[in-house]
Amino acid sequence: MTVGSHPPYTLMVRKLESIFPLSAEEKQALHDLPVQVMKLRADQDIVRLGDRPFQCCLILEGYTSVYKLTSDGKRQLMALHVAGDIPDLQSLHLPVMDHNIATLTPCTVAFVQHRDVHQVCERYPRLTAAFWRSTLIDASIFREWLLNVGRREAYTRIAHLLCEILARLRAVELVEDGNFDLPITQAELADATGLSSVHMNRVFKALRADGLIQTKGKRIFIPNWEKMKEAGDFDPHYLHLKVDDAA
Amino acid sequence: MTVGSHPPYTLMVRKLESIFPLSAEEKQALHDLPVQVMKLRADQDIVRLGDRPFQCCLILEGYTSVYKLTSDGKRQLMALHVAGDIPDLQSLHLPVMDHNIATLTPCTVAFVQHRDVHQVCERYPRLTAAFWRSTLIDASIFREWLLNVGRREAYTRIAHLLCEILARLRAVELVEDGNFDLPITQAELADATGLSSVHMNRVFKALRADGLIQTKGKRIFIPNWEKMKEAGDFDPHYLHLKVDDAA
DNA sequence: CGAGCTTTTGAACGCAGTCAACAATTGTGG
DNA sequence: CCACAATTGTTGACTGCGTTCAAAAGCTCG
Repeated sequence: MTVGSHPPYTLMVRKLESIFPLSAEEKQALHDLPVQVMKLRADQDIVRLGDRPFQCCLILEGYTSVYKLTSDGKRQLMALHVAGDIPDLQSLHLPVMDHNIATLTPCTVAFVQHRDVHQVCERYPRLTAAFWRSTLIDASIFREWLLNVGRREAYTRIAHLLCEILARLRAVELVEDGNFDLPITQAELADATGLSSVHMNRVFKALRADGLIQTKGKRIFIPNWEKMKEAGDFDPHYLHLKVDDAA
Repeated sequence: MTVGSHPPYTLMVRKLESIFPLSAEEKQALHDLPVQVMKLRADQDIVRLGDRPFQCCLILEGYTSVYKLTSDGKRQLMALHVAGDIPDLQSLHLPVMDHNIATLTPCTVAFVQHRDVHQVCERYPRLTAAFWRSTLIDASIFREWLLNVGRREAYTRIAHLLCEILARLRAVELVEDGNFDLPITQAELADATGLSSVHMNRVFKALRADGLIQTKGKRIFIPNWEKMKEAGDFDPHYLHLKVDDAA
Protein backbone atom coordinates (compact mmCIF):
# COMPACT_ATOMS: atom_id res chain seq x y z
CA MET A 1 0.00 0.00 0.00
CA THR A 2 1.37 3.40 -0.92
CA VAL A 3 0.22 6.96 -0.54
CA GLY A 4 -0.97 8.97 -3.56
CA SER A 5 1.65 11.18 -5.16
CA HIS A 6 4.64 10.48 -2.91
CA PRO A 7 5.51 6.83 -2.43
CA PRO A 8 6.20 6.68 1.30
CA TYR A 9 9.58 5.05 0.94
CA THR A 10 11.25 7.52 -1.36
CA LEU A 11 12.63 9.55 1.52
CA MET A 12 13.56 6.54 3.60
CA VAL A 13 15.49 5.07 0.71
CA ARG A 14 17.18 8.39 0.14
CA LYS A 15 18.09 8.51 3.81
CA LEU A 16 19.37 4.93 3.89
CA GLU A 17 21.37 5.55 0.73
CA SER A 18 23.01 8.51 2.39
CA ILE A 19 24.56 6.08 4.85
CA PHE A 20 24.67 2.76 3.00
CA PRO A 21 24.88 1.73 -0.69
CA LEU A 22 21.76 -0.12 -1.84
CA SER A 23 21.18 -2.17 -4.97
CA ALA A 24 18.15 -1.56 -7.18
CA GLU A 25 16.69 -4.84 -5.99
CA GLU A 26 17.08 -3.92 -2.35
CA LYS A 27 15.49 -0.56 -2.93
CA GLN A 28 12.59 -2.23 -4.67
CA ALA A 29 12.14 -4.61 -1.77
CA LEU A 30 11.88 -1.63 0.56
CA HIS A 31 9.37 0.05 -1.71
CA ASP A 32 7.26 -3.10 -1.72
CA LEU A 33 6.92 -3.24 2.07
CA PRO A 34 3.28 -2.95 3.10
CA VAL A 35 2.61 0.14 5.17
CA GLN A 36 -0.16 2.00 6.87
CA VAL A 37 0.00 5.76 6.44
CA MET A 38 -1.37 8.09 9.10
CA LYS A 39 -1.54 11.77 9.74
CA LEU A 40 -0.87 12.96 13.28
CA ARG A 41 -1.34 16.27 15.01
CA ALA A 42 1.51 18.04 16.79
CA ASP A 43 2.48 16.92 20.30
CA GLN A 44 1.10 13.40 19.99
CA ASP A 45 2.96 10.48 21.48
CA ILE A 46 3.62 7.82 18.85
CA VAL A 47 5.00 5.27 21.29
CA ARG A 48 5.51 5.53 25.01
CA LEU A 49 7.98 4.27 27.56
CA GLY A 50 6.97 0.74 28.54
CA ASP A 51 5.14 0.00 25.28
CA ARG A 52 5.85 -3.18 23.34
CA PRO A 53 5.39 -2.06 19.77
CA PHE A 54 4.89 -4.54 16.95
CA GLN A 55 5.64 -2.03 14.22
CA CYS A 56 8.14 0.64 13.27
CA CYS A 57 7.24 4.13 12.29
CA LEU A 58 8.72 5.95 9.33
CA ILE A 59 8.47 9.74 9.15
CA LEU A 60 7.19 10.99 5.82
CA GLU A 61 6.62 14.59 6.79
CA GLY A 62 7.14 16.74 9.89
CA TYR A 63 9.42 16.56 12.90
CA THR A 64 9.36 14.02 15.70
CA SER A 65 11.49 13.63 18.75
CA VAL A 66 12.70 11.03 21.19
CA TYR A 67 12.32 12.18 24.78
CA LYS A 68 12.36 11.09 28.39
CA LEU A 69 11.13 12.69 31.59
CA THR A 70 12.70 12.80 35.03
CA SER A 71 10.48 11.83 37.94
CA ASP A 72 9.90 15.50 38.69
CA GLY A 73 8.68 16.13 35.17
CA LYS A 74 11.63 17.77 33.46
CA ARG A 75 11.89 16.82 29.81
CA GLN A 76 14.98 16.03 27.79
CA LEU A 77 14.81 15.52 24.06
CA MET A 78 17.31 12.93 22.88
CA ALA A 79 16.94 13.19 19.14
CA LEU A 80 15.08 14.98 16.42
CA HIS A 81 13.83 13.02 13.46
CA VAL A 82 12.92 14.31 10.06
CA ALA A 83 11.38 12.95 6.89
CA GLY A 84 13.01 9.65 5.94
CA ASP A 85 14.00 8.70 9.48
CA ILE A 86 12.77 5.65 11.37
CA PRO A 87 12.90 6.80 14.98
CA ASP A 88 11.98 3.51 16.62
CA LEU A 89 13.93 1.08 14.50
CA GLN A 90 15.42 -0.22 17.74
CA SER A 91 12.08 -1.71 18.73
CA LEU A 92 12.91 -4.45 16.20
CA HIS A 93 15.31 -5.94 18.73
CA LEU A 94 14.46 -4.27 22.03
CA PRO A 95 10.89 -5.27 22.79
CA VAL A 96 10.16 -2.77 25.56
CA MET A 97 10.40 0.97 24.87
CA ASP A 98 12.76 2.80 27.21
CA HIS A 99 11.73 6.23 25.94
CA ASN A 100 8.91 8.12 24.28
CA ILE A 101 8.55 9.27 20.71
CA ALA A 102 6.28 12.18 19.92
CA THR A 103 5.44 14.46 17.06
CA LEU A 104 6.73 18.01 17.42
CA THR A 105 4.77 19.24 14.41
CA PRO A 106 1.87 17.80 12.46
CA CYS A 107 3.30 14.67 10.82
CA THR A 108 2.61 12.09 8.21
CA VAL A 109 4.00 8.74 9.26
CA ALA A 110 3.97 5.24 7.80
CA PHE A 111 3.82 2.19 10.03
CA VAL A 112 5.55 -1.02 8.98
CA GLN A 113 5.05 -4.31 10.79
CA HIS A 114 8.11 -5.73 12.50
CA ARG A 115 7.28 -9.05 10.89
CA ASP A 116 7.59 -7.56 7.42
CA VAL A 117 10.87 -5.86 8.22
CA HIS A 118 12.31 -9.08 9.60
CA GLN A 119 11.22 -10.90 6.45
CA VAL A 120 12.79 -8.44 4.06
CA CYS A 121 15.99 -8.51 6.13
CA GLU A 122 16.14 -12.28 5.93
CA ARG A 123 15.73 -12.18 2.19
CA TYR A 124 18.21 -9.30 1.71
CA PRO A 125 20.81 -9.66 4.46
CA ARG A 126 22.51 -6.43 3.46
CA LEU A 127 19.39 -4.62 4.63
CA THR A 128 20.04 -5.98 8.10
CA ALA A 129 23.43 -4.30 7.95
CA ALA A 130 21.87 -1.09 6.64
CA PHE A 131 19.27 -0.94 9.42
CA TRP A 132 21.79 -1.94 12.05
CA ARG A 133 24.08 0.81 10.84
CA SER A 134 21.22 3.25 11.00
CA THR A 135 20.69 2.45 14.70
CA LEU A 136 24.43 2.79 15.26
CA ILE A 137 24.38 6.26 13.76
CA ASP A 138 21.51 7.16 16.06
CA ALA A 139 23.78 6.08 18.91
CA SER A 140 26.62 8.18 17.54
CA ILE A 141 24.31 11.18 17.56
CA PHE A 142 23.35 10.48 21.18
CA ARG A 143 27.04 10.53 22.04
CA GLU A 144 27.58 13.86 20.36
CA TRP A 145 24.54 15.31 22.15
CA LEU A 146 25.98 14.05 25.42
CA LEU A 147 29.22 15.90 24.71
CA ASN A 148 27.21 18.91 23.69
CA VAL A 149 25.04 19.00 26.79
CA GLY A 150 27.75 17.91 29.19
CA ARG A 151 30.68 20.01 28.10
CA ARG A 152 29.73 22.88 25.82
CA GLU A 153 28.40 26.19 27.05
CA ALA A 154 24.97 27.29 25.98
CA TYR A 155 26.02 29.46 23.04
CA THR A 156 28.15 26.80 21.40
CA ARG A 157 25.66 24.10 22.27
CA ILE A 158 22.81 25.79 20.47
CA ALA A 159 24.94 26.63 17.46
CA HIS A 160 25.95 22.98 17.35
CA LEU A 161 22.36 21.80 17.37
CA LEU A 162 21.46 24.13 14.52
CA CYS A 163 24.46 22.87 12.55
CA GLU A 164 23.34 19.29 13.01
CA ILE A 165 19.82 20.02 11.89
CA LEU A 166 21.07 21.78 8.79
CA ALA A 167 23.50 18.97 7.96
CA ARG A 168 20.85 16.30 8.35
CA LEU A 169 18.25 18.15 6.35
CA ARG A 170 20.82 18.55 3.59
CA ALA A 171 21.25 14.79 3.45
CA VAL A 172 17.59 14.47 2.44
CA GLU A 173 17.76 17.60 0.31
CA LEU A 174 15.46 19.74 2.41
CA VAL A 175 17.80 22.75 2.51
CA GLU A 176 18.07 25.41 -0.14
CA ASP A 177 20.99 27.71 0.15
CA GLY A 178 21.35 27.69 3.90
CA ASN A 179 17.59 28.17 4.36
CA PHE A 180 15.43 25.63 6.10
CA ASP A 181 12.21 25.34 8.06
CA LEU A 182 12.45 24.74 11.76
CA PRO A 183 8.82 24.67 12.83
CA ILE A 184 9.53 23.88 16.46
CA THR A 185 9.41 26.17 19.46
CA GLN A 186 12.29 27.61 21.44
CA ALA A 187 11.01 25.70 24.45
CA GLU A 188 11.50 22.48 22.52
CA LEU A 189 15.00 23.47 21.44
CA ALA A 190 15.65 24.23 25.11
CA ASP A 191 14.55 20.72 26.03
CA ALA A 192 16.88 19.38 23.36
CA THR A 193 19.88 21.21 24.79
CA GLY A 194 19.18 20.87 28.50
CA LEU A 195 18.56 24.60 28.91
CA SER A 196 15.66 26.74 30.05
CA SER A 197 13.48 28.33 27.41
CA VAL A 198 14.38 31.77 28.71
CA HIS A 199 18.05 31.17 28.23
CA MET A 200 17.45 29.62 24.83
CA ASN A 201 15.72 32.83 23.83
CA ARG A 202 18.62 34.95 25.06
CA VAL A 203 21.20 32.90 23.22
CA PHE A 204 19.10 33.00 20.06
CA LYS A 205 19.17 36.74 20.32
CA ALA A 206 22.94 36.67 20.66
CA LEU A 207 23.31 34.38 17.63
CA ARG A 208 21.24 36.80 15.62
CA ALA A 209 23.22 39.77 16.91
CA ASP A 210 26.44 38.03 15.89
CA GLY A 211 25.08 37.47 12.39
CA LEU A 212 25.28 33.68 12.64
CA ILE A 213 21.59 33.13 12.00
CA GLN A 214 18.69 35.06 10.57
CA THR A 215 15.12 34.09 11.39
CA LYS A 216 11.90 34.89 9.63
CA GLY A 217 9.01 33.21 11.34
CA LYS A 218 9.92 29.56 11.43
CA ARG A 219 12.42 29.82 8.63
CA ILE A 220 16.08 29.94 9.50
CA PHE A 221 18.90 31.20 7.32
CA ILE A 222 22.53 30.55 8.04
CA PRO A 223 24.51 33.03 5.98
CA ASN A 224 27.98 31.72 6.72
CA TRP A 225 28.29 27.99 7.14
CA GLU A 226 32.01 28.06 7.94
CA LYS A 227 31.55 30.57 10.74
CA MET A 228 28.56 28.69 12.05
CA LYS A 229 30.45 25.40 12.16
CA GLU A 230 33.20 27.11 14.09
CA ALA A 231 30.79 28.74 16.52
CA GLY A 232 29.14 25.38 17.12
CA ASP A 233 32.38 23.40 17.38
CA PHE A 234 30.74 21.27 14.72
CA ASP A 235 32.43 18.41 12.91
CA PRO A 236 29.93 16.36 10.88
CA HIS A 237 31.89 13.10 10.98
CA TYR A 238 29.69 11.74 13.76
CA LEU A 239 26.73 11.74 11.37
CA HIS A 240 28.53 9.13 9.26
CA LEU A 241 27.13 10.43 6.00
CA LYS A 242 28.59 8.66 3.00
CA VAL A 243 28.76 11.77 0.92
CA ASP A 244 29.95 14.60 3.05
CA ASP A 245 26.81 16.66 2.63
CA ALA A 246 27.95 18.87 5.42
CA ALA A 247 31.05 20.24 3.72
CA MET B 1 43.43 -19.27 21.86
CA THR B 2 42.39 -18.84 25.46
CA VAL B 3 43.97 -17.45 28.58
CA GLY B 4 45.07 -19.71 31.40
CA SER B 5 42.52 -20.23 34.13
CA HIS B 6 39.73 -17.95 32.90
CA PRO B 7 38.56 -18.56 29.36
CA PRO B 8 38.22 -15.05 27.99
CA TYR B 9 34.66 -15.49 26.87
CA THR B 10 33.07 -16.59 30.11
CA LEU B 11 32.22 -13.05 31.13
CA MET B 12 31.11 -11.99 27.68
CA VAL B 13 28.78 -14.95 27.47
CA ARG B 14 27.47 -14.17 30.93
CA LYS B 15 26.90 -10.58 29.84
CA LEU B 16 25.21 -11.55 26.57
CA GLU B 17 23.05 -14.05 28.40
CA SER B 18 21.93 -11.32 30.76
CA ILE B 19 20.31 -9.62 27.77
CA PHE B 20 19.62 -12.45 25.31
CA PRO B 21 18.98 -16.18 25.65
CA LEU B 22 21.71 -18.28 24.03
CA SER B 23 21.77 -21.96 23.14
CA ALA B 24 24.64 -24.19 24.20
CA GLU B 25 25.77 -24.36 20.60
CA GLU B 26 25.82 -20.60 20.24
CA LYS B 27 27.76 -20.24 23.46
CA GLN B 28 30.27 -22.79 22.22
CA ALA B 29 30.66 -20.91 18.97
CA LEU B 30 31.49 -17.78 20.95
CA HIS B 31 33.97 -19.67 23.08
CA ASP B 32 35.68 -20.96 19.94
CA LEU B 33 36.33 -17.52 18.47
CA PRO B 34 40.06 -16.91 18.10
CA VAL B 35 41.27 -14.02 20.22
CA GLN B 36 44.39 -12.17 21.13
CA VAL B 37 44.67 -11.31 24.80
CA MET B 38 46.55 -8.21 25.94
CA LYS B 39 47.24 -6.39 29.15
CA LEU B 40 47.04 -2.62 29.09
CA ARG B 41 48.05 0.06 31.54
CA ALA B 42 45.61 2.65 32.83
CA ASP B 43 44.82 5.68 30.67
CA GLN B 44 45.71 4.05 27.37
CA ASP B 45 43.63 4.70 24.29
CA ILE B 46 42.43 1.44 22.77
CA VAL B 47 40.95 3.05 19.66
CA ARG B 48 40.81 6.68 18.68
CA LEU B 49 38.44 8.96 16.84
CA GLY B 50 39.08 8.58 13.13
CA ASP B 51 40.51 5.06 13.40
CA ARG B 52 39.25 2.28 11.15
CA PRO B 53 39.52 -0.76 13.38
CA PHE B 54 39.47 -4.28 11.99
CA GLN B 55 38.81 -5.90 15.33
CA CYS B 56 36.57 -5.60 18.36
CA CYS B 57 37.81 -5.45 21.88
CA LEU B 58 36.33 -7.43 24.73
CA ILE B 59 37.04 -6.38 28.31
CA LEU B 60 38.17 -9.25 30.52
CA GLU B 61 39.27 -7.22 33.49
CA GLY B 62 39.26 -3.55 34.48
CA TYR B 63 37.27 -0.50 33.48
CA THR B 64 37.26 1.26 30.13
CA SER B 65 35.37 4.26 28.92
CA VAL B 66 34.06 5.82 25.74
CA TYR B 67 34.88 9.52 25.56
CA LYS B 68 35.03 12.54 23.31
CA LEU B 69 36.72 15.91 23.61
CA THR B 70 35.49 19.36 22.66
CA SER B 71 37.80 21.49 20.56
CA ASP B 72 38.90 23.33 23.69
CA GLY B 73 39.87 20.10 25.37
CA LYS B 74 37.00 19.40 27.74
CA ARG B 75 36.33 15.71 28.13
CA GLN B 76 32.99 13.94 28.37
CA LEU B 77 32.78 10.26 29.15
CA MET B 78 29.89 8.60 27.35
CA ALA B 79 29.95 5.16 28.85
CA LEU B 80 31.78 2.97 31.28
CA HIS B 81 32.51 -0.60 30.35
CA VAL B 82 33.29 -3.46 32.66
CA ALA B 83 34.36 -7.08 32.34
CA GLY B 84 32.25 -8.86 29.72
CA ASP B 85 31.47 -5.74 27.71
CA ILE B 86 32.47 -5.13 24.11
CA PRO B 87 32.78 -1.36 23.95
CA ASP B 88 33.43 -1.04 20.23
CA LEU B 89 31.02 -3.58 18.85
CA GLN B 90 29.66 -0.79 16.67
CA SER B 91 32.87 -0.78 14.63
CA LEU B 92 31.50 -3.95 13.02
CA HIS B 93 29.16 -1.78 10.96
CA LEU B 94 30.49 1.76 11.31
CA PRO B 95 33.96 1.69 9.81
CA VAL B 96 35.24 5.03 11.15
CA MET B 97 35.41 5.65 14.89
CA ASP B 98 33.51 8.74 16.00
CA HIS B 99 34.83 8.56 19.56
CA ASN B 100 37.72 7.28 21.63
CA ILE B 101 37.89 4.28 23.92
CA ALA B 102 40.44 4.22 26.70
CA THR B 103 41.31 2.20 29.75
CA LEU B 104 40.51 3.87 33.05
CA THR B 105 42.33 1.22 35.06
CA PRO B 106 44.85 -1.45 34.12
CA CYS B 107 42.91 -3.83 31.91
CA THR B 108 43.03 -7.22 30.32
CA VAL B 109 41.34 -7.17 26.95
CA ALA B 110 40.79 -9.69 24.19
CA PHE B 111 40.76 -8.64 20.55
CA VAL B 112 38.56 -10.47 18.05
CA GLN B 113 38.82 -9.92 14.33
CA HIS B 114 35.75 -8.43 12.68
CA ARG B 115 36.04 -11.14 10.05
CA ASP B 116 35.60 -13.85 12.67
CA VAL B 117 32.64 -12.12 14.27
CA HIS B 118 30.94 -11.72 10.90
CA GLN B 119 31.53 -15.41 10.20
CA VAL B 120 30.04 -16.64 13.44
CA CYS B 121 27.06 -14.33 12.94
CA GLU B 122 26.43 -15.74 9.49
CA ARG B 123 26.53 -19.26 10.83
CA TYR B 124 24.38 -18.44 13.90
CA PRO B 125 22.00 -15.66 12.86
CA ARG B 126 20.64 -15.32 16.38
CA LEU B 127 24.05 -14.03 17.40
CA THR B 128 23.55 -11.15 14.99
CA ALA B 129 20.41 -10.31 16.90
CA ALA B 130 22.22 -10.67 20.21
CA PHE B 131 25.04 -8.35 19.18
CA TRP B 132 22.66 -5.90 17.57
CA ARG B 133 20.64 -5.84 20.75
CA SER B 134 23.79 -5.22 22.72
CA THR B 135 24.54 -2.11 20.67
CA LEU B 136 20.93 -0.99 21.12
CA ILE B 137 21.29 -1.26 24.87
CA ASP B 138 24.43 0.84 24.66
CA ALA B 139 22.30 3.43 22.88
CA SER B 140 19.63 3.19 25.56
CA ILE B 141 22.28 3.93 28.16
CA PHE B 142 23.46 6.96 26.17
CA ARG B 143 19.88 8.22 26.24
CA GLU B 144 19.63 7.83 29.98
CA TRP B 145 22.95 9.59 30.46
CA LEU B 146 21.67 12.42 28.30
CA LEU B 147 18.64 12.78 30.55
CA ASN B 148 20.92 12.57 33.54
CA VAL B 149 23.34 15.24 32.36
CA GLY B 150 20.72 17.46 30.76
CA ARG B 151 18.00 17.49 33.36
CA ARG B 152 19.11 16.19 36.74
CA GLU B 153 20.95 18.28 39.30
CA ALA B 154 24.39 17.21 40.39
CA TYR B 155 23.36 15.31 43.52
CA THR B 156 20.77 13.16 41.78
CA ARG B 157 22.98 12.78 38.75
CA ILE B 158 25.84 11.29 40.69
CA ALA B 159 23.57 9.03 42.68
CA HIS B 160 22.10 7.83 39.40
CA LEU B 161 25.51 7.02 37.97
CA LEU B 162 26.44 5.01 41.04
CA CYS B 163 23.14 3.13 40.81
CA GLU B 164 23.85 2.23 37.20
CA ILE B 165 27.33 0.99 37.96
CA LEU B 166 26.03 -1.17 40.77
CA ALA B 167 23.21 -2.59 38.66
CA ARG B 168 25.53 -3.43 35.79
CA LEU B 169 28.15 -5.01 37.98
CA ARG B 170 25.42 -7.13 39.51
CA ALA B 171 24.52 -8.46 36.09
CA VAL B 172 28.00 -9.96 35.81
CA GLU B 173 28.03 -10.90 39.48
CA LEU B 174 30.78 -8.53 40.58
CA VAL B 175 28.84 -7.16 43.55
CA GLU B 176 28.64 -8.72 46.98
CA ASP B 177 26.09 -7.32 49.28
CA GLY B 178 26.06 -3.76 48.02
CA ASN B 179 29.86 -3.64 47.99
CA PHE B 180 31.83 -3.11 44.81
CA ASP B 181 35.15 -1.80 43.59
CA LEU B 182 35.17 1.50 41.79
CA PRO B 183 38.83 2.02 41.04
CA ILE B 184 38.35 5.24 39.10
CA THR B 185 39.02 8.79 40.20
CA GLN B 186 36.53 11.47 41.13
CA ALA B 187 37.83 13.50 38.20
CA GLU B 188 36.76 10.68 35.89
CA LEU B 189 33.35 10.46 37.51
CA ALA B 190 33.12 14.22 37.02
CA ASP B 191 33.84 13.78 33.31
CA ALA B 192 31.14 11.13 33.18
CA THR B 193 28.54 13.45 34.66
CA GLY B 194 29.51 16.73 33.02
CA LEU B 195 30.61 18.26 36.32
CA SER B 196 33.86 19.66 37.67
CA SER B 197 35.99 17.46 39.86
CA VAL B 198 35.63 19.90 42.74
CA HIS B 199 31.88 19.73 42.64
CA MET B 200 32.00 15.97 42.30
CA ASN B 201 34.01 15.87 45.50
CA ARG B 202 31.50 18.06 47.33
CA VAL B 203 28.55 16.00 46.27
CA PHE B 204 30.37 12.82 47.25
CA LYS B 205 30.79 14.32 50.67
CA ALA B 206 27.08 15.08 50.82
CA LEU B 207 26.17 11.54 49.74
CA ARG B 208 28.33 10.20 52.53
CA ALA B 209 26.86 12.64 55.03
CA ASP B 210 23.37 11.51 54.03
CA GLY B 211 24.33 7.88 54.58
CA LEU B 212 23.68 6.88 50.98
CA ILE B 213 27.21 5.65 50.35
CA GLN B 214 30.19 4.59 52.41
CA THR B 215 33.66 4.59 50.90
CA LYS B 216 36.80 2.82 51.94
CA GLY B 217 39.59 3.50 49.53
CA LYS B 218 38.26 2.49 46.15
CA ARG B 219 35.56 0.27 47.60
CA ILE B 220 32.02 1.57 47.74
CA PHE B 221 29.21 0.30 49.91
CA ILE B 222 25.61 1.22 49.37
CA PRO B 223 23.77 0.36 52.59
CA ASN B 224 20.24 1.06 51.40
CA TRP B 225 19.51 0.24 47.78
CA GLU B 226 15.93 1.48 47.89
CA LYS B 227 16.94 4.88 49.25
CA MET B 228 19.78 5.10 46.77
CA LYS B 229 17.50 4.35 43.84
CA GLU B 230 15.18 7.07 45.00
CA ALA B 231 17.98 9.57 45.50
CA GLY B 232 19.24 8.81 41.99
CA ASP B 233 15.81 8.81 40.34
CA PHE B 234 16.94 5.40 39.12
CA ASP B 235 14.76 2.97 37.20
CA PRO B 236 16.79 0.07 35.77
CA HIS B 237 14.45 -0.67 32.86
CA TYR B 238 16.70 1.22 30.46
CA LEU B 239 19.42 -1.39 31.03
CA HIS B 240 17.14 -4.01 29.46
CA LEU B 241 18.41 -6.79 31.67
CA LYS B 242 16.48 -9.99 31.17
CA VAL B 243 16.54 -10.89 34.80
CA ASP B 244 15.90 -7.82 36.82
CA ASP B 245 19.19 -7.92 38.62
CA ALA B 246 18.60 -4.43 39.81
CA ALA B 247 15.56 -5.18 41.95
C1' DC C 1 -10.99 40.14 17.01
C1' DG C 2 -9.97 37.63 20.94
C1' DA C 3 -7.89 33.29 23.18
C1' DG C 4 -3.93 30.92 23.67
C1' DC C 5 0.56 30.11 22.44
C1' DT C 6 5.19 31.75 21.80
C1' DT C 7 8.70 35.11 22.17
C1' DT C 8 10.97 38.66 24.64
C1' DT C 9 12.73 41.23 28.53
C1' DG C 10 13.95 42.41 33.44
C1' DA C 11 15.42 41.38 38.11
C1' DA C 12 17.11 38.40 41.56
C1' DC C 13 18.90 34.11 42.86
C1' DG C 14 21.59 29.88 43.17
C1' DC C 15 24.01 25.87 41.49
C1' DA C 16 28.12 24.73 39.93
C1' DG C 17 32.69 26.40 38.07
C1' DT C 18 37.32 28.36 38.80
C1' DC C 19 41.36 29.25 41.28
C1' DA C 20 44.30 28.17 44.84
C1' DA C 21 46.22 25.84 48.64
C1' DC C 22 46.76 21.93 51.43
C1' DA C 23 46.11 17.02 53.01
C1' DA C 24 45.99 12.27 52.10
C1' DT C 25 47.08 8.47 49.44
C1' DT C 26 49.47 5.84 46.08
C1' DG C 27 53.34 4.61 43.55
C1' DT C 28 58.40 4.23 42.80
C1' DG C 29 63.19 3.72 43.15
C1' DG C 30 66.85 3.12 46.14
C1' DC D 1 61.00 -0.86 53.84
C1' DC D 2 61.57 3.88 53.66
C1' DA D 3 61.76 8.46 51.41
C1' DC D 4 60.21 11.13 48.07
C1' DA D 5 57.38 12.28 44.00
C1' DA D 6 53.15 12.31 41.88
C1' DT D 7 48.53 11.79 41.85
C1' DT D 8 44.14 12.20 44.09
C1' DG D 9 41.07 14.07 47.41
C1' DT D 10 39.44 18.03 50.27
C1' DT D 11 38.33 22.65 51.51
C1' DG D 12 37.61 27.81 51.15
C1' DA D 13 36.60 32.06 48.73
C1' DC D 14 34.86 34.12 44.88
C1' DT D 15 32.65 34.32 40.40
C1' DG D 16 29.43 33.62 36.78
C1' DC D 17 26.38 31.11 33.71
C1' DG D 18 22.07 29.83 33.48
C1' DT D 19 17.54 29.42 36.25
C1' DT D 20 13.34 31.09 38.10
C1' DC D 21 9.62 34.11 38.43
C1' DA D 22 6.91 37.50 36.47
C1' DA D 23 5.03 40.41 33.13
C1' DA D 24 4.46 42.29 28.65
C1' DA D 25 4.53 42.07 23.70
C1' DG D 26 3.88 39.40 19.24
C1' DC D 27 1.80 35.79 16.60
C1' DT D 28 -1.57 32.51 14.86
C1' DC D 29 -5.72 30.79 14.02
C1' DG D 30 -10.31 29.72 14.84
